[in-house]
Amino acid sequence: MRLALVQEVQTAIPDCVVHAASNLETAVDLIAKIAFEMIVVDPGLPGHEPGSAKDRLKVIATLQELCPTAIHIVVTSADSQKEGEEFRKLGVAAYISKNHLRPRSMGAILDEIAENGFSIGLVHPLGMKSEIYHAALSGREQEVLASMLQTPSGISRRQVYEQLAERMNIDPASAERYYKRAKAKLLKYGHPPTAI
Amino acid sequence: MRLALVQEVQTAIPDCVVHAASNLETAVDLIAKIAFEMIVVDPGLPGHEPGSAKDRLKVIATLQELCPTAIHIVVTSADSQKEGEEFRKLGVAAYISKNHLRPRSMGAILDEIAENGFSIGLVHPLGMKSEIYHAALSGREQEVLASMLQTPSGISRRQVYEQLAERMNIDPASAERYYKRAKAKLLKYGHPPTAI
DNA sequence: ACTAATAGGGACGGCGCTGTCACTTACAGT
DNA sequence: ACTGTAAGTGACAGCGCCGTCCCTATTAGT
Repeated sequence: MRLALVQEVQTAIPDCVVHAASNLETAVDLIAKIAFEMIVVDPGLPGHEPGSAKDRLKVIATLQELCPTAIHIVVTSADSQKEGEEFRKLGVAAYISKNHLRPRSMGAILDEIAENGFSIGLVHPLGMKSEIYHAALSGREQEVLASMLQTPSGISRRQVYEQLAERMNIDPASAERYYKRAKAKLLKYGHPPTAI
Repeated sequence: MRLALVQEVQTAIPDCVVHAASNLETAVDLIAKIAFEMIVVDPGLPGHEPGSAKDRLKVIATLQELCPTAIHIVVTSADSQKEGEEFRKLGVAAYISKNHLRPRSMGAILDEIAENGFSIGLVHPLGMKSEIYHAALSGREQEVLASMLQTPSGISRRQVYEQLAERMNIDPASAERYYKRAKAKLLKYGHPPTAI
């Protein structure tokens, strides 16, 4: 899970060095030794009574205090508007729900911070549809297929391709190709894309 | 984060189809439609009061009830020996801490289930060392380097290579090569591997 | 009948990771 | 002097992903 976050960061910031810690103490040790430019933290993980809102605040406050120059980004699973506001007051630059963090979206979050000074991404209240992942599909194929399945609401495929293309920085035609390949593979292996 | 788990599963079980749900309701819908062979769930995520141990139990009990034939695996961040035992009584096949779940370790977990009927992986009480990830390193390189940095305790490098080789199903010489390449890259980009 | 969108594929260059094999150098103990 | 262990490099085949370009049908709208 940590590695997944690291890779998100690395995708957003090429040629960066990331240090990771599995608990708060290790993180504090690291911060004492290294001047970080950015700190990404999940206050729900360290384990000091997972449910305690106070402890969560304290974790963030501690990190802020130890390394006030860094951009602090909170990525958590138990998100709430209220906590987001509180963290913002502490100086946190972003408050992102794990449920809201999509692949390759870290870059957009950083852009938003640069523009507005703050980025908040709570979980979608209306609940996302289920996702299907087939082992035979490559990363791009899965991504495109997922996006396509999540937008059946009368929107033209063309438009979806263009959206995807913009989000991934590729050609709309390529996005289309990915979708077609994904569908072909699913058909070949006996799992029609309409299933679910 | 969900995707990371999906990929872990896909690495352990080639040619599988994975359905993912961002919340409990979606999961229940899916289970009603599809006969799953395996269900991986984090009871801390759905959001019904994250800290409530009762709700966590209820989530697992619900899934067990709806799909008793599946192998149920609990992957959670707020792990405890006690909760592990409780879940085991409910029929869960594995109780794994997110902090303990290492890349490509899902296969080993499944093996253990096949052998002992249960697998438990709690967070290491002694706390892991910090990890360093350099964007220029490939996956294997990072993995090998991390493992090497985590075992400075007088163990011969040869032995570490062999351990790695066994874990990754590759040649010990290849593991050695990965370590060397990783180190070379770090030196080249100005970050000596001894830093941290 | 013409046009635009949707659908299904074939082929290809580039690129990076993976996993090997092979070669050189240095330092240690015996 | 000899041998085992380590470090540091070079080269290479295989493979899959990525992103394109191009080519066909079919269907629907005008």
